[in-house]
Amino acid sequence: MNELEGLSPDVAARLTKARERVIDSIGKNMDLYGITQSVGRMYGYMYFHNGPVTLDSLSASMGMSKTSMSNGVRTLLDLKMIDKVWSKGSRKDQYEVVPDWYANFSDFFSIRWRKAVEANMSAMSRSLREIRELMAEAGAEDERLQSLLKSDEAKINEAMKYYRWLLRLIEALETGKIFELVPKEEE
Amino acid sequence: MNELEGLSPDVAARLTKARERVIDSIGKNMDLYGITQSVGRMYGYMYFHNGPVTLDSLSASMGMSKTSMSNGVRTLLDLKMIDKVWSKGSRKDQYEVVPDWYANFSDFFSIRWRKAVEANMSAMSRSLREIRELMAEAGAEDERLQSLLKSDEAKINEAMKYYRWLLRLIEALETGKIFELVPKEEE
DNA sequence: TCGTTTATAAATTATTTTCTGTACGTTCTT
DNA sequence: AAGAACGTACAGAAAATAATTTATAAACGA
Repeated sequence: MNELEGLSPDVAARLTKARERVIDSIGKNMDLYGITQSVGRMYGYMYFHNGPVTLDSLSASMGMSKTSMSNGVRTLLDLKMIDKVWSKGSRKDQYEVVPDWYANFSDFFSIRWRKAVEANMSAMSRSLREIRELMAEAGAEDERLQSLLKSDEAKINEAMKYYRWLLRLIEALETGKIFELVPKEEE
Repeated sequence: MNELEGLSPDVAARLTKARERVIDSIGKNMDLYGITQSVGRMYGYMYFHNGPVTLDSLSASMGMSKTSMSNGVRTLLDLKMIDKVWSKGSRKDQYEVVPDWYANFSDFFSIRWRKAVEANMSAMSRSLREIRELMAEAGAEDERLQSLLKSDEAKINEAMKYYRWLLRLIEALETGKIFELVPKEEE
């Protein structure tokens, strides 16, 4: 809060309160990104801080241990929501937010969804193959088994179709094609 | 597993294994929907089960308490991933999956995202108003304060722009307009 | 090279979430 | 009306997750 130094106490308090409200809300809703509330608040704090922050300054303003800050910073780095920046003269690592929320959004969901889709498609492909083997081995005379297999096959095919759609959606996010359908605002 | 009754043990085992692989994968990846792995497995089981299931049958096949099944069923109902169906002759409640995964997807993310966006926009609007009050009160002579307020204002405006974009994306999901950009496969 | 400062790893503690067993209210059957 | 079957609320046990403290490693300056 160094930058509020020297303001009238009333003004400083009111600005802090205004910021705090937003930081709090961001913190609460960051669970969309699978992030803990305290890491979310940390991000909110960094968002409003002008210029990069250090682990120590984070620790001080969050009232939490430096180790926790170290962990939190790592998760935000992994999500590409913040960057480590180099700053002359300081031995401490410095961090600041990546302000492109559109990219944050796309990156996060692309990665998560893709991971899930790929895992499920892989399992389903494997099982589909086995089910078809069973169909071939069984022969047409075993009607009950054949219809059972047929129904499983159909379910998997249906799911695969959906996953292929989701992959296309992910691609639209990754390539930015999504902005053709849902454009950003004009400047 | 009643429906596998009467099959050769070898065939039954192989089919079970094929299903189990998929159920397992679904269960593991259901955390995208904020769902516990065991509830995810429950869903997977229901997905492959032909016809509706009861709490008792779920309990038996999952090897978990009936209370857990009751809770799990409720969360899946809330997410509209399963429906309670009526079935003549049985006093037990019966459930089956809603097979429209596109709708599941849209519903879930629309609701989640909308909730977060609305909360954050509301907090930001309030704070933006207060910041503008401060700007007006301060007068132009206090340059340092004005530039501080200006920078906060800009950050909030930037965020709001992003949220309006996200709202439009949510709308595209809700109305199905998303399928214009990313169409489902032809039949 | 040695002492300092910074960042992270490992172990511990605290908190939250998930699961189970019991108990209770409701609905159906007789 | 009594008894049985069913679903769920509740409280506590078990498991998983988050945060802290302590200890170690890496980077830097003298």
